[in-house]
Amino acid sequence: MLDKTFNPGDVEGRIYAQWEQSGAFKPGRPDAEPFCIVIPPPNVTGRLHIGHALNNTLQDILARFERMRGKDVLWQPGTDHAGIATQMIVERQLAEKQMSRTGLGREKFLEEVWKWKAESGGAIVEQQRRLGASADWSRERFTMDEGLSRAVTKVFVQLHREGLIYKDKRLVNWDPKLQTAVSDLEVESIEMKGHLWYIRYPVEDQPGAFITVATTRPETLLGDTAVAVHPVDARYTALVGRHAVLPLTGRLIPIIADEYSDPEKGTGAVKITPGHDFNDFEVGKRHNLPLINILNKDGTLNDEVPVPYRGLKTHIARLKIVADLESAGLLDKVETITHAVPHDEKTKTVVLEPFLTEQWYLNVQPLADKAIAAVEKGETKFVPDNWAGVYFGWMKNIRPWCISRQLWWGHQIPIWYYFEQDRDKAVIDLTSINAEAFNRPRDLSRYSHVVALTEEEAKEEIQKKFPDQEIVVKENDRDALLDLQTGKVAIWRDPDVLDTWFSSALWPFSTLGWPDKTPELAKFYPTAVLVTAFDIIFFWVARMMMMGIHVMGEVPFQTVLIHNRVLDEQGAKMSKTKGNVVDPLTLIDEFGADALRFTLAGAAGQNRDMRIGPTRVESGRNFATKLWNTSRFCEMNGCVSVPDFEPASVLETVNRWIVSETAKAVGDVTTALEALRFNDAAGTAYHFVYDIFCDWYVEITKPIFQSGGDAAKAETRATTAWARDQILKLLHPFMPFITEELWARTSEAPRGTLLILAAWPSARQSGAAESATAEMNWVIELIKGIRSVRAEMNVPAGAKIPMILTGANDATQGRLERNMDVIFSLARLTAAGISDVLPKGSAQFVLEEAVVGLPLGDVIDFAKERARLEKDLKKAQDEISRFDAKLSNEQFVSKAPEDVLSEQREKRAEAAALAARLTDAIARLSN
RNA sequence: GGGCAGUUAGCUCAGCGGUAGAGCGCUUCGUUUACACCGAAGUGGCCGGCGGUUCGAUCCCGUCACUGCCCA
Repeated sequence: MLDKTFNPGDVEGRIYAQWEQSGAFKPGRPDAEPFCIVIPPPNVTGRLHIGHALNNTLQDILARFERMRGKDVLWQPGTDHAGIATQMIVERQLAEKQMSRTGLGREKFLEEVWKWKAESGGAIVEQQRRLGASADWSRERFTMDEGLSRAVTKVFVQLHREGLIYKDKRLVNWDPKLQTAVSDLEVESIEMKGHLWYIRYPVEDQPGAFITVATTRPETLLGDTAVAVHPVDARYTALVGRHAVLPLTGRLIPIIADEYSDPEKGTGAVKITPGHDFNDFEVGKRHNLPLINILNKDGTLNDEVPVPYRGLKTHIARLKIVADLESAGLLDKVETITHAVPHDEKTKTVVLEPFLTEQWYLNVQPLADKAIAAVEKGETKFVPDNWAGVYFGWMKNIRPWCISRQLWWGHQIPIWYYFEQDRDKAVIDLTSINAEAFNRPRDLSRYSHVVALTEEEAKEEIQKKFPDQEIVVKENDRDALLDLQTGKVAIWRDPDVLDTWFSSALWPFSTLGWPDKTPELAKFYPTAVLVTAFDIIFFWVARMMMMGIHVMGEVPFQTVLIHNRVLDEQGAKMSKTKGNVVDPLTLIDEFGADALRFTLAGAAGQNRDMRIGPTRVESGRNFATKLWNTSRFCEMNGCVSVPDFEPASVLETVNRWIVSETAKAVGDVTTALEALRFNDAAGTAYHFVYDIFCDWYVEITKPIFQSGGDAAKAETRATTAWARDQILKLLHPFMPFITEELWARTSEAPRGTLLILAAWPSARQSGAAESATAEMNWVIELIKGIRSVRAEMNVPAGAKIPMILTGANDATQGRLERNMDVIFSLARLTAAGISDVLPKGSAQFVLEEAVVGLPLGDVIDFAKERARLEKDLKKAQDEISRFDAKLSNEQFVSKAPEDVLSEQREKRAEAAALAARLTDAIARLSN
C-alpha cells in the first residue's frame, strides 16, 4: 500500500543508483537511430545554479524521451577546466599557506591544481545527478583530459599551418592582478561615479594659448601622442598641424584632425593615447602615431613616464597627476560623471587596462563565413529562430580571436622558440635582463619558432636547421639565453596557454574521441541538439560551430535550442551580491527533484525570462502528490496492469473515452517535445492527468467499482491500470523519480523493464471513439451544469435533489439512462426523470436540445433564478446580434471563406436555439 | 547612441486573423472511503496608446510610449 504522500528524499538516491547500475544511461542500440546531446560543459569550479538546473532538465527530458522512443541515446557529460577561475582558486589556497605560484614553479603548481581538481573539482557533477540527469557518466570528459588535450594541440597545429593562427601586437583587455589577457566577452562594464577632468595643453610657440581636452583617465596623459579635433570643427581649424606641449613631460605632440573626436562632447578636442585606449589605437594607426606603453604588467607605471610617477599604481598616479596639473595651472575644471568602467567578470573588483602586448590570434573570419552559411542554409537551426539573428549579428562583425592567456593552467601553446639570427644580439639582451624588464610584456617576435604536436617533433624540426649542434630544451627564454654561450641550441616552449574556450569549441567532437576515429564519433557526430541559454551563443555556439565545420567538415549540431534565463520570483537577475540566488539543491531537498524539474519545464516558454522560486516549485510538488494519490486510488481499487491489454477492444463507454483521450494526450505531448516546446508538453500532460484522468475518469469509475457488474469492473480496472501506466510513461521525462517508483510499486508482478527503458506510448487512435467522447462530454456538461446551479441557488452541498430532463431527444434520453449511477453520484441527485413538464419552483439550464430542471420547491429564490436565466439570455441575444451584424454585411458574405461563413451561421443558429430555450424557461418560471 | 526582445486577468505566463486561456492568488461552499500538498462553484481582461491593411485585428504593418537585455 502506498503512503499518503510521496517522499522524494527516500527514493531519489536509490532509484538513481538503479538506473545507473542498469546501464540505462549508456548508448548501446547498434541498429537504432542515434540521438546525441553534448552538455555545454559547466565550469569545473562551478556549483549547480538554477540556470544549470533548467539547462540540464531540458536536456534530460530530451534524452529520456528519445531513449523511450527507442533511439540510441548518448548524453555526453563533462566539465571544462576554467583557466582563470581554477587558477585563481588554487593561487588563493596557496596564499593562505604563505606560498605562491611563482614560488612553486610551473610543474609543482600544476600538480597542486590537479590535486585540487581531484579533491574538490567537479562538485557540479554530483549535483547534476541529484537532478536526475541521465547522462552517460562512464564517458565523462574534462577539457584537460589527455584525449581532449591532444585534440586541442592537433587543431592548433592545423590552424597554424593553415596560416590562420598568427602572432600580433595590439591592445588587449589586460587583468593587471592576474597578469593575463582576457577575452572581450569576459569584460564587464560597470557604471561608476567618476570625473571628467578638463586639462589645458599649451600650444607650441603660442604663449598663453591652450587646447583643452577632457578625459576620465588623466594618468594616461603620460602616454599621449596626439590631440585630435574634428576636421570640420571651426574652433580648432587653425591649430591642426601645430603641436601641443604635453603637460608634465614637455613632449611635443601633434594636433591632428580626425572624425573620431566628437565636437559635441567635452571641448571637442580629445587626447589620443594609442597605447591605452582601443579607439585611440585606431586613430593612432590612421595617423601613424607612435605607441607608448606606460604600464607594467602589474598595472604600475613604467619608466616611460617621468621619474616621480614610476612604480605608482594607476589610481595613485591619477591623484598625483591631477594635483600636479592643478599646481601648474593646467587643470581647467572637473565634472562629476558616471561612466562605464571595464572590470573583470569573475570578481568584478579589478579594473582592466587596455594593454599593448603580443598575443596569438586566430583569424576566425574564414571560419565565421562558413558558420554563417551553415545557419543560412539551415544545416543548423535555431529554436526559437529569432536567436539566429543574434548569432548572425555577432558572427558578421567578428574580430580576430585572441587565444593566448598568460596563465599556467590550461593547454600550453605548442610553439617552440629558438634563436636563429642575431644570436650575438641576443646575448647582449641577456645583460639587460633584470627583474624590472621581466615586468614588461615579452617581445617574442625576434625569436624564430616552430609549431609541433610534440616536443620531440619540435626538436627534430629545429635540428634540421642546426644539424651539428645539440638541442636542449629550456623552461623559458631567460634560461635559454643563459645557455647561449654553451654552444648548444637552446629551445623553449611558449609559456602561455590557450583560452579555455578554444578547447570548449572542440567539445562536440573531442568528447566523442576525435582525433581518433572512434565508433562514437562516426555514429553521433553531428549531434542532434545543443541546449543552452542565449548569453552563451557567443561563447559556445558560435565557436563550436566554427571549429566543428572547419575541423570536421560538418556542423556540430542540427539544432540549437535557446532556452530562457531564470530570474527570481520578483523578476530580478539572480546574483550573489543581491543575495537572491535560488539554490536548486535547496529546492530539491524541500520539494523533490521531480517538482523542480516539472516546474522548470512548465516555465520553459519560447521567449522570455522565467521566474522561479519556492512557491512555484511547491505547485510542482503538489502535482507530484496528485499523481501519487491517483496511483494510490488505482491500487486501492485493484487496478493492476493486465499483460496484453488491448485498449482498442474496451467496451464500456467511459473506458473507450479515456482510451481516446489518452491517445490524444500522448500525441500532443509527443508533438510538443518534438518541436522542443517544453512548456506545451508539460502543460498538456498536466491538463490530461489533472482535468481528465483525476477529475473525471477516476470520479466516473467510482460508481462502477462500487456497484458495477463484474465484467464492467474488470474492464475498468484493466483500463485504469493501462491509463495510469500511460501517464507514468508520459510524465517520465519530466518527473523521472516518482514515475519510476510508481512504475515499480503499482505492479504485482515485477515489471519487464525499468520505466526509463520502457517504450514511449503510441498515439494510435482506437477508432470509433467519437460517440463515446460525445456521450462523456454530455455527462460531464450535465454534471457541471447541475453543480453550478446548485451552488448559485445555495443548495447545501450535502443535500440531494431530484432532476427532470425536458425536451430531450432519444439519444439524450439514452445517455441519461446509461449513466444514471455516475450522474446521481457526482451531481448528488435523488432521482432523475424525463418529462414534458417541470414542477413549479424548478431551477433550469439548457443543455444542447434539452432543458434540465431542478425542482427545488420552496427553497428556490425566484428573483435570483430569473436574474440568472436572464443574464444567460442576454448573453445569447448579444451573440445573436453580433452574428447577425456580421452575416448581414455584404462584404463579409462575399469575401469571407465558405467554412468561416457556415461556421458563423451555425453559431448563430446555436445561439438562437439557446435563446429560445431560455425564453421558455423564463416563461415557465412565472407560471 | 546602435541593436534585439517584451507590453494579454491581482501576479507569472500561454495563445496569435473570425472579439480570449492556464497556473498561482482571491471569494463562496465543502471533510462524499485517492489526495486539504484536496474537491466543487465563482470573481476577474476596451489583449500598452494611436494610425494602417482587411469583410473582420489581441494576432499582420507603421508609429509612439514604457520596460528589459545586449553592444558601444
